[in-house]
Parts: sequence; structure tokens; C-alpha cells
Amino acid sequence: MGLKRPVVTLKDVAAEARVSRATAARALNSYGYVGDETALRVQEAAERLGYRGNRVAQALRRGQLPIIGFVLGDIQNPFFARIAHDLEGELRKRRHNLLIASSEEDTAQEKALFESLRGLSIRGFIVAPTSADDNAHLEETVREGVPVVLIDRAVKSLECDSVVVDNEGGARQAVDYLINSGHRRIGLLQDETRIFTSQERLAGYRNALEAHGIELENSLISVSPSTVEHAIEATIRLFSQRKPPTALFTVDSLMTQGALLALRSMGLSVPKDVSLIGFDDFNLATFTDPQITVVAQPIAEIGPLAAQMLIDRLSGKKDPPRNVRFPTRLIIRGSVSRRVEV
Amino acid sequence: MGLKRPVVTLKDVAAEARVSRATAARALNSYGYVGDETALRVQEAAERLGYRGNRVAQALRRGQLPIIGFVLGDIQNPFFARIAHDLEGELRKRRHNLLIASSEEDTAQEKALFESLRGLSIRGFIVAPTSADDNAHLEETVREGVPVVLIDRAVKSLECDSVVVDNEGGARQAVDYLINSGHRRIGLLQDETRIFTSQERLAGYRNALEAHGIELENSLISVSPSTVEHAIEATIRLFSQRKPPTALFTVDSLMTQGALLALRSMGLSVPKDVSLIGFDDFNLATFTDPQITVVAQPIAEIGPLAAQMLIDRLSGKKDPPRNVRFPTRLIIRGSVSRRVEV
DNA sequence: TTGAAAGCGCTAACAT
DNA sequence: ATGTTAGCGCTTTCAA
Repeated sequence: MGLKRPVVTLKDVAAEARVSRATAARALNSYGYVGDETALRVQEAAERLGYRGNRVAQALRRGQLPIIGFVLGDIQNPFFARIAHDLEGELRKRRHNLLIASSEEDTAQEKALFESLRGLSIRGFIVAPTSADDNAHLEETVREGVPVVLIDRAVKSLECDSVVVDNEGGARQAVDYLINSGHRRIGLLQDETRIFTSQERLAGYRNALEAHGIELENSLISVSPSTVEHAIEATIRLFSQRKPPTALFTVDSLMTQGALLALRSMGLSVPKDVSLIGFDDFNLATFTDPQITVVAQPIAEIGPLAAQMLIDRLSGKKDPPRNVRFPTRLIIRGSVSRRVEV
Repeated sequence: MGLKRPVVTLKDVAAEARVSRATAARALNSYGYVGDETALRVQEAAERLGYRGNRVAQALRRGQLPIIGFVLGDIQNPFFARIAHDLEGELRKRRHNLLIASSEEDTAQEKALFESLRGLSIRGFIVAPTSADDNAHLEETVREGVPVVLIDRAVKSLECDSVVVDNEGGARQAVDYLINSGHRRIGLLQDETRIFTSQERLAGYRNALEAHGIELENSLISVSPSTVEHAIEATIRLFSQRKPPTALFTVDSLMTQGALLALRSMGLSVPKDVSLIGFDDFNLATFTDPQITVVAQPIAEIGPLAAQMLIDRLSGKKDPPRNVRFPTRLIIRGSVSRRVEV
């Protein structure tokens, strides 16, 4: 695998340019006084030697690594992948790297991750916490003065910025729409209620039913991890009951896809046999026949805003925490049918 | 945002346990000789103070940060998202973090990324290089002795491990199947030929045509960045010609989805008007009606193998580079129709 | 305008 | 079994 060549340090550059390390540093980072000629000589020397500053040493000196941690539940969820993409772009402009770490929706793993990342002296965190309640690790991080921005999922007790959407409203609107289309037995496919969005979307579901005087039936609610495979199973369970729902509301796009696949495998057609609305839009939602009605989130705005909030904190902004909540939008397509009561 | 509390260092722990820093380090990292009693006292002190080793200082000392860089073109591509997920899991077991950095399929940006990440003294890289040719940055990284594992895309001149699939064979088999189904005007929707997989998949397309004595027509090849939006445009261009193709082969799942959407928007039905095969399987491929015929990759094996290769290198394995190429599999579903020559 | 020197937190060779 | 000390590469205060 080739010969290792020694790494060029500031000392080498300084020697090459025949100045002290201090002067070399000044010339390369353009601060303090340096003679024009000297500066040039140092820069040339650095160039010639292929000098590349050791960011670890700089970090040890300054106390922080120019890295932001993004802690999420699942990078395979297109929603988070999009956010990650946007965050990385914004941070790149600030010469920071993004370290994406997955909790796999496991609170213990999320805590371990924090333990490990905190030791890295990372500058700040953007987090979609796995649990709405169990957040000692986040509190400690905030208490130690490390900026945290919550994304997609808030934590009430935490004094930090957050960017979420109107989960309750979006879910309520969706279920409302199903009810107004004549449905009474409306299934809910959600992930664990430990998760903030799940709680709020459940609340929206519950509130919509209540507003129409429909009693909530636990047998119509199916809980599963948010993957296509698990959602398939959960959907099959839901629709294998003696009195299955006539409509289904799913809380994210992976689950919507799982539900679609499951219903098809059971020979149930959408929207003839089952009406469907999913939270979170997705690429193929308009390709399927019928097209899927969804609650869309303003996904393009979430990542950039969160990045900006974090950057503001990094540059010392001391305002009280901002908690932004974006509205959602019901996009009516063709997966809901009118149901005439029997 | 709360009071900053001072960070606990080894020195504090040592003082608390009334031992030297060396002893404290030994007790905490369990190496060298430490008295049982002393060790216990140190561990208790660390616990009490909430000591968390400074990984940056450790890295400066040891010369490396326990971080692996994953440089890819687009985290929003489900293929890469899956790989990232698997890599992270494997590396976590080795107490390493994964830093995902996106080149956005831009070679210049990829180079800048390397420049920046090399300065971080990252332990190794897993890379899906943007260009099959322009790889001075990779060569330099390898030359400096930093382990690199190529994934999805190889670079011939580079002395390092790689994990790819049989792109030429997979593409050839797909196009073969189209030809055997009676198609002669077969469109190709691919990303830029700078990209390794694109080159190989194009070769497969070309070879299949050639084997059947069909002349390649440039007007049937459409190049676009690999996003759903760009693929939609490119597909529309392809099928707006006076003599459009009767079949289409797309080189990845995002493009397949774009093609699907575009064809639908043009009122062309699959497979009646256009037959379709996509490289890379995807969740909804079996939901659409008809289900989409695809060339599937053994995606579950790629990430773990690459991770293992890198880990082996990190632990000093000196074998000559391994270049693994997985076979692909044509999964015949319903998006190809027999075409009777007119 | 430049240089000398201290020190960030940690590890490990060496000394005791 | 434990302590002393040097030094990883860099920045920055202080002195010249």
C-alpha cells in the first residue's frame, strides 16, 4: 500500500520559510502582524510542502472540533436523509463537517452516542430525540453550554431551539377529511408513543375522532417501528381483524409505503376497499394508482432553519430559545373514497 | 441557556483520587499496573466527577481520531443511505464514529472534502468516488498510508480494497431481456459517464445491443444527474422525440422513479407503451402497477463487507488489496411487455 | 514585525 | 505499584 510519507507540520513550514512557528501560524491564518514578504515566503513554503493544518491540534488548543453532530433515528427515512443533506450543505459554508449518528430509535443507544460524541468536543448538536421524556443526556449537554437544536421532535423541558411541524393539526386535518368522507372505522399506523411526533399525531387522530363523537378503539391502532418491513406486518395485523378499518392514517412515509404493500398483498385495493392518508409526502406518492393523499411538511425549510439556529448559537447568540413550528398541508390526491354508511 | 460547568479533566480525577495523572490514566484505561484499591478509588472519582475522556487530546497524542469518513455523492439515494446505515452499525461495534460527507457528485467538492477531512486525522475512508479518472486526492490519501475502501465505484489505478457489483453484467442482462422481448429501440437513462457505475452500465447496454447486431443510437441515451427531478426532465426529453424508444433502462432507483413519474405525466403507460427496467431495486417497485422489473444488487452485503475490509486495514492487515465484485440479479416483474415487430 | 515559551489534555517511556 | 516528565501540533501572550 505505498510508503507512508511523513506528515508536514507547522514546524516544517516554519523551518522551510526560516521563521518561527508563531510567525508561520500568523501568516497562514492571517491574523496579527506579519511582513508582506514573510507572509508570502511562508505561504509558498506551505504550498511547496503540501502543508495541511492539523485540525485535531487546533481543536485541542481551541477546545472544539469544527464538527456538528446530527443524531437521528434512521438515515434511511427519506425525511431525515433530506434534512441531513440540507444541514450538510449549510454547515459546509461555515467550514464545519456533519457527523451523522443513528440512535436506531433506541434511547439507550442515543445516550451512549452522546456520551461518545461529547468526548469529541463537538461544537453542537442537531437532534431528533428518540424519546419525548427521557432526556437527561440532552439536558446535561445544554447545561454544559453546548448548543443543541431539536429537529422534528421537541422536548418540552429543554431550554433550546427547536424546529418542528404542526403534527397534531396535520393529523387532525387528515382524519377529519376521512371522517367527512364518511369513514368511521379509521385505523392508525404509528410508531412508538415514546416518540414526540407519534404522540402529537396520535393526539390529532384522537381529537378529530372526538370532535365527531367517534369513540376511539384501541384495536384500530397499530404500533410498529418505522420501517417498511415492520409496517407491512403491522398493517396486516390491523386488517386481519374480524372488523377491519375502512380507512387508514399512517404517520410517516416509510409506514405509508409498508401499508400500501401490505394492503396490496392482502388483495385490498386503495381506495375501493381501504382509504389511505399518509403523513409526509414521498416521491412515488403521485405515481401509484391511485395517487396517495398526504399531509406534506415544508421539508425544504426545516434543515436550513435548524442549521441557521445552530450557527447563530455557535457565534454566541444569547437570545431565549426559539421554538418554530411549521404548518403542514393536506394534499388531496386519490387515495380516499367516499363511504356511504351501511 | 444555563451556566456552563467546567469540563472535568483527567487532572481533576487524579486530584480527587489523590494519585498522579499517569495512575489515573492507567486505572481508567486498564493498562499497566495499578493497585486494585487505587483503581477503584480512581474509578469512583471519575464517576463522581462525571469524567469523560477528551477524545481530541487522545487523538492528538495517538495521531488519529476514532472516526471514519464516508464520502458519497448523495445521501438521499436510498442505496447509499442503506450503506451508510450498515457502515455505521459495524463501526459502532469498534467504537468508531462515521462522518458522512457528500460530494454532491462534484469532483472538485470531493477533493475539497478530502483536503478538509485529512486535516482531521481521520483513521480511514470509505468512498464512492465521483470520478473514475480524476483521483489524485485518493492516491495521495493512500500514499500517505491512510486506509481507503472504495464502494460501489472502483478506480483502476488505485491500490486499495474495493466492493462493487457486476454493473456491466447486470445492465447487459437487463437489455438482453428487453431485446429478447422484441424491443429494438431501447432508451438508456444514465448519470454522467464520469461516474464508474455509469460507464460500466453503459458498457453493458452497448454490449447487449452489439451482441444482437443492433446499432447504438445516441439519441436514445439521456444523461442527467441522479435525482428524481432531473430524471423526469431527461425522460421527457427522451420520449418527446419523433421516434421515441419502446423500452427504457434506467441506471438507478432515483432515476427509475423519475422515469415512472415522467412517463405517467406524458400519458405513456408501462408496459403497454413503454417497457421499463431499472438498476437497483426499491421499496415501491412491487407496489406500482405493474410491478417494476429491476436489476437487484446484494445491498445487505456491501456495507458490512466494506466495513470489515476497512477494520482489517486499521488493525494492520497488510495483504494485497481485495477487489470484490458481487453478482447482480434480474428480478422479472411486470414492467416489460413483449413487442411484436411492425 | 518577529520570536520564545507556555499550555490545551492526554499517554507512555522512564524512573523510582 | 506509582510518579515524573516529555511531547503530540497548534495558538497566543508576552517580550524583544
